[in-house]
Amino acid sequence: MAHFAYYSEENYLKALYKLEQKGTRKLTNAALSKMLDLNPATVLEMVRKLEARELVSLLPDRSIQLTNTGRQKALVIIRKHRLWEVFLVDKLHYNWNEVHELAEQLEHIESADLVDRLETFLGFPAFDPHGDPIPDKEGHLKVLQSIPVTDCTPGKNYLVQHFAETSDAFLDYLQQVQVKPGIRLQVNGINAFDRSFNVSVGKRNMVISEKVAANILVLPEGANQ
Amino acid sequence: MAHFAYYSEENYLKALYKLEQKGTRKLTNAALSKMLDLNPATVLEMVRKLEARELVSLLPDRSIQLTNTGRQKALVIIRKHRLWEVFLVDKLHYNWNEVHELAEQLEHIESADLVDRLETFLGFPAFDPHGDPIPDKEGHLKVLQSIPVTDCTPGKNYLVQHFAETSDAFLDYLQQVQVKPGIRLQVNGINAFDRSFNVSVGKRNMVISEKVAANILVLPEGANQ
DNA sequence: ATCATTTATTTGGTATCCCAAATAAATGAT
DNA sequence: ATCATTTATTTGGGATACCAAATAAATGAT
Repeated sequence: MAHFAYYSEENYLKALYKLEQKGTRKLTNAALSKMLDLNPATVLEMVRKLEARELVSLLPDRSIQLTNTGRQKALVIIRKHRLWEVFLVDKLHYNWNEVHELAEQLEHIESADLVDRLETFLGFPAFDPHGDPIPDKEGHLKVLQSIPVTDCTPGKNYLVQHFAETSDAFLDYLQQVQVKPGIRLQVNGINAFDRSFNVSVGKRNMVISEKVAANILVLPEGANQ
Repeated sequence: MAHFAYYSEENYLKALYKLEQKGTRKLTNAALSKMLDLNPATVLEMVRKLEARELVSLLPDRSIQLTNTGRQKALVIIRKHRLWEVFLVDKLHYNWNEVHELAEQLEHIESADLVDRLETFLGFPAFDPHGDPIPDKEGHLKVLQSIPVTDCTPGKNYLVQHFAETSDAFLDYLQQVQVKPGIRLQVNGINAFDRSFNVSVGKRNMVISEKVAANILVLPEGANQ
């Protein structure tokens, strides 16, 4: 365990990914320096190291491009960051706006499976407290075609995929009514009065509030993946 | 937020504290080098920095001594380490022997209150999964005179201090029966047949198993702290 | 007290990651 | 196209934290 675990590398990759996502077509040294609040000389030096590690490519027009490996590494860090944020908010009751700095530190903890266990412990949240999606184990941010139960077509079969809300209260509720990822769900009807939903979950029929329905995300059964 | 948060300093202080606890009377450069598995030259250099920071004193006989500040800092780190270990074992279901390396990383997360929140979340465990006591918020490792309920004198009043076991199952049980730190407890009698305990907790009477009794640690009411 | 061994210290390096200031190259506005 | 501005790059440093090898000092065994 090298005393120094490329803490910086991870920050550079994350920043590059964020710039990429923001739609910046040409990732420049200047943009990266500004984002990381570092001297351009520092950034250039580091970017060259990243190139040697095959995490970025330096194109002929001197723009910086994440390689697939680099992008995947970035996504793994973002996964860690977001899962830790969920932990801080849901379990340690931080406010969603207080957790960023802490997650910045926690995301660098290196372990083969700590974050996977954390994910299980948290109930496989799909989104972090800011509503950003959490990449999966392999670092894929599949833009899942999951929809809230509120958008389901009555009579059609769905599979519960994940949950938009991950508070203790909601997770307790879900456990109580035995709703968890993978279970079959069908909307039978909506009560016009309070907009509550009559649903079949597994083999049981139950009524859930609109709020609950909005936070259960499902996938049409048979959808690819 | 300096990019580098004296990660090493904390390791040195912790190592010195451990040597101190082991009863080593003279903390030498050699002993510290061996414990940290670092070159003596490195250690000497670092120890001098620690002296400049007033965390250790270098005595005339060249032995190294933690200052009060240094010792307290060490205890704060040990507190963090042990609380994270409890988290990893109780919540993420690691085996007690798998958590050390991870806790070595997590203990360096710096935050004014993260670990205090973690402590609350974990139910104020008194010991880490290895059975070592967890220092309090101020870094005091008060050798508390708390005793298990199994050692209580029947009829005498006690206050629940903390718990030896911190598994989910046990904590769930405690919450169910509303036993938490600070509540008054009295042993009314012991059932000879199964060694279960008749106790008063707060205003209620209940029966707890010997196993539960052994894991509830109490302080005689009125004991000085 | 002497000699060998152990411990402490000095010296000259290394790696990571950062900076300021100078220079070179590219870009953009007229 | 020219000049000013913005970028990129080079150069020379700095801090932290580590090492190996040489030297000095202390310790211990006889």
